[in-house]
Amino acid sequence: MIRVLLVDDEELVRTGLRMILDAEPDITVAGDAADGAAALARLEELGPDVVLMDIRMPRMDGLEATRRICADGSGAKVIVLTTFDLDEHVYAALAAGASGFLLKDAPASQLVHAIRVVAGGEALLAPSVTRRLIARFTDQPSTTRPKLPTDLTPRETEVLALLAEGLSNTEIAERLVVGDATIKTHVGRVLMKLGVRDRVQAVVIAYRSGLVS
Amino acid sequence: MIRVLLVDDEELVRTGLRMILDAEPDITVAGDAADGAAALARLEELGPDVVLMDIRMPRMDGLEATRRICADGSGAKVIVLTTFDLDEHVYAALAAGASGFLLKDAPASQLVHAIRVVAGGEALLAPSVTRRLIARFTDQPSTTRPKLPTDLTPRETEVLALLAEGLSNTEIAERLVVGDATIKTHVGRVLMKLGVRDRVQAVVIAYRSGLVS
DNA sequence: TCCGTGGTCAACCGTGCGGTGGACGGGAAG
DNA sequence: CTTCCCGTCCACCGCACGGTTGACCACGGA
Repeated sequence: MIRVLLVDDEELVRTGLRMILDAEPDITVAGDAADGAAALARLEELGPDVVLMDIRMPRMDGLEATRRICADGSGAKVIVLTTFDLDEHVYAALAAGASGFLLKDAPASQLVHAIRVVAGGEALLAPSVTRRLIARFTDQPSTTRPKLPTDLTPRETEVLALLAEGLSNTEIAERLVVGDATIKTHVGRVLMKLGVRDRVQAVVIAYRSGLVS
Repeated sequence: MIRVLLVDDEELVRTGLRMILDAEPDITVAGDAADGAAALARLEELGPDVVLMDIRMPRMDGLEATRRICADGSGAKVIVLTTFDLDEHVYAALAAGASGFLLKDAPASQLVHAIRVVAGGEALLAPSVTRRLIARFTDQPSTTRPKLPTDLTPRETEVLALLAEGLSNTEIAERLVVGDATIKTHVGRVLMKLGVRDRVQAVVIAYRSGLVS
């Protein structure tokens, strides 16, 4: 039996959710709360497996409440429910520790499925949210990337990586067991190939391109 | 009507998927292929909306095929199907441009649901994959961070940010409309407070701490 | 009121860095 | 075999950078 805590400031929403969930044989609504502070207060008492959390609420909003619930050791999982899937809400919710993110216009079947999945320790996001998360995941390497030129030789790439560790020419020379004149040559070629003025700008490119992180 | 292309080296799997999908009224299997190269060859001819792609295949594997399909302008969406949800597979598939990632033991209902979602331009991952993606998304800002000391004054932080853009002292001075002696002072204090030797190492900390990205 | 802090500026000096131009050897491609 | 690329190394020069010391002013709290 999956115990659920409903958190939403609108009475009507709580009632609707309760009707949907109580119709399921393996789900029971353990209780509800009208804001984040009340949710935290009822958490220990009720010991729910899953918390359905609205974001916009008076007193303490859903994000702060989510943060606290995930921080304490209760093990309760949080699904954030919201009307609009604004970017900042999504990222903030995930950063706060939410295991799920659904829109309020999601079909009931999706909601109960999400509750079962989350109770099982996995995570589930609304499809549009998933798309955005993937975009962010793959964009970081693609859009941000100033496309580090591949005509860097292996040795030059190696030197660039050490450059990006903050090492001086002599330190790099010691690390690679060569003379420091050699490193000066490599660094010079790296700067030329990257089209930058000094080692600082080379390091910037190294980080932005994902060569190091 | 959603047109699907099946790509899997095992005849039995293709047949099974075809039976599942043809039973749906709004989905039709446009064709199939036994490896990545064959899939690419049939892509233009068939013009599918969604490609169901296995990873392990002879000749050209599913990841490389996914990369190429997503790179050309056909607009076909790719769902990667695999038996094991190894980390490297997941990230590689998403990086290659896949819109979905499902395990082969997923129920048929989840598969057809995923096809409809992906055909609609959204994305859908297996729950366990979603959990991992979120973990990676939220871990990166927490573990990597060397905690940039907060005793930097606002102005010093501003200078550090410009340092991390690769600007020289004089350029920063022009940008902030102050003398370059001032910037030298600020830079010096930043180096001291960060406990580093030169501006390069300061930039490294700026990136690793997330002050810039 | 006084003092601490943050921001601004100055002069000096040593040095690591970047630019230029060259040299040598080895391996791969032609 | 010759050519080209890569990695290694050298010398010279100019300069931006980093370290040091000291100074002034505005603001806000003790």
